[in-house]
Amino acid sequence: MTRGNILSSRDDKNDIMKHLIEKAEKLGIKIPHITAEKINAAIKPVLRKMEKAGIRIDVAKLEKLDRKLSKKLIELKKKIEKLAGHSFNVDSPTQMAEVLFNELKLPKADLKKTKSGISTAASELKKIEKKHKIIPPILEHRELAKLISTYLKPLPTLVDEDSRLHTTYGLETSTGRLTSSEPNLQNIPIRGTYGPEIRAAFVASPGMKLISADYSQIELRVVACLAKDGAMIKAFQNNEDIHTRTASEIFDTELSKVTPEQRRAAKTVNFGIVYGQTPYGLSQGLGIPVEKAAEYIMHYFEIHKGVKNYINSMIKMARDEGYVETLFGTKRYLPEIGSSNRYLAEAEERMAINTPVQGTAAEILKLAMIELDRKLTRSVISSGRSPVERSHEISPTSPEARGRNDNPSPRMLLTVHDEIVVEAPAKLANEVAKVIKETMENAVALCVPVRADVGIGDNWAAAK
DNA sequence: TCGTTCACG
DNA sequence: ACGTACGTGAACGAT
Repeated sequence: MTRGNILSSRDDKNDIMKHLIEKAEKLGIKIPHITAEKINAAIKPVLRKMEKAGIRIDVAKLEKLDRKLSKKLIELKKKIEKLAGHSFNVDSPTQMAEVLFNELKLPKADLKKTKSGISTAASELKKIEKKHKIIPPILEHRELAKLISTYLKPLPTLVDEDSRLHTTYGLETSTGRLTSSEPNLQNIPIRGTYGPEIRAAFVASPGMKLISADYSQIELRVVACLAKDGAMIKAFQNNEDIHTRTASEIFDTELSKVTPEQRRAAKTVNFGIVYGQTPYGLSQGLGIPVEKAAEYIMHYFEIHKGVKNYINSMIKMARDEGYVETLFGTKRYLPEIGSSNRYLAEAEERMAINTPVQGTAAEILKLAMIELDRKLTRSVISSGRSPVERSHEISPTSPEARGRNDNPSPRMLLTVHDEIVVEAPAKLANEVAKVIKETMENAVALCVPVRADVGIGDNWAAAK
């Protein structure tokens, strides 16, 4: 699958390790001596265990919410069809566009086009929200239809005899992130009116708690180090709120005088940077003129010369070498970056900027998971007895022991890009939470502190 | 099977 | 003049 066995000899791998260590040292980062390849090999058994464990679902709760939202959905459909003057398939973008732009003659000039016509995406419909009473119910219908068809209806049918839901994790992504499928448990709603209600249906087993731990701004911390950006490094070392700091920079305001509105805008700028966002994209995101957006970005790069330099050097690297790589050596080839097709070339430029950041963050999370699994499996925090003591009885993780709820040990259940969810006996929850936090924060010694926030609760919503 | 839309980080 | 922020997976309609 890779290269011939003869070429990928052990010496060759040592060379890779040497190269990675040297690169990390130049960035002021001390990495564990391990390559991406080995990280992926080591995470596999951990993922298989998590899949097998599954997470308990409060099926009745989902079904109750389904009944409530399905009823609302019917009313919304009626309302939309009444305003349209006839019944039609509200779920069909084609028919929706016909109703809105041909029958009701709503203005379509400012809206994005798709291959098949005018876009009816929520972000586009919001632009004409004030033009007709039909838009708000359409937006609400969209939201509810999504929740019902993707989560509320399917999930209850997928639980096992213990009401547990088992996903499958995959490793084959272009940046090194994990995927989750059948069902995807990495896109369970959290925002909106009903997001928290759906998350609250992911519950701890009796006598147990869920512990959720997520990295705080891991991607921006990675940027600070990969870019060796002095201003960003200082902000993180001083434990400042990075978005407030950016706001004070781009709006030229004292830290204490940054408004919530300014902080929100700065947050968009910070994330946009990691994606290679253009002034146009930022203007869309913030609802401001392109000129203003360009000004913010320019001002940002005046202060963050390291980030500017990082962007340029990743694009150069991809052009010269044909690929970019993460801290632990996951490569992504970008063959079209020199293409005369500007669309393709610019898309790969953004990948060159984003991949090392997103991929390095993913590797850090995987390292933390591997280490945490080791600690949860072998350490005395499993019910406070030594592994030797426990080895003389039924394994605490065996189905027999779990069935009787006998000395269950803490175990990882889920992971969502910068988050780990663990289930632990209620009595051990505080102790386990500390171990998780400590493991995540020390998985790698970046040039800035790494922080993780931990919460404990009876369900996934309450654990955040 | 593809395109559109939208849920998450 | 053009299109415009990265990475995923799932549901639905159109073909």
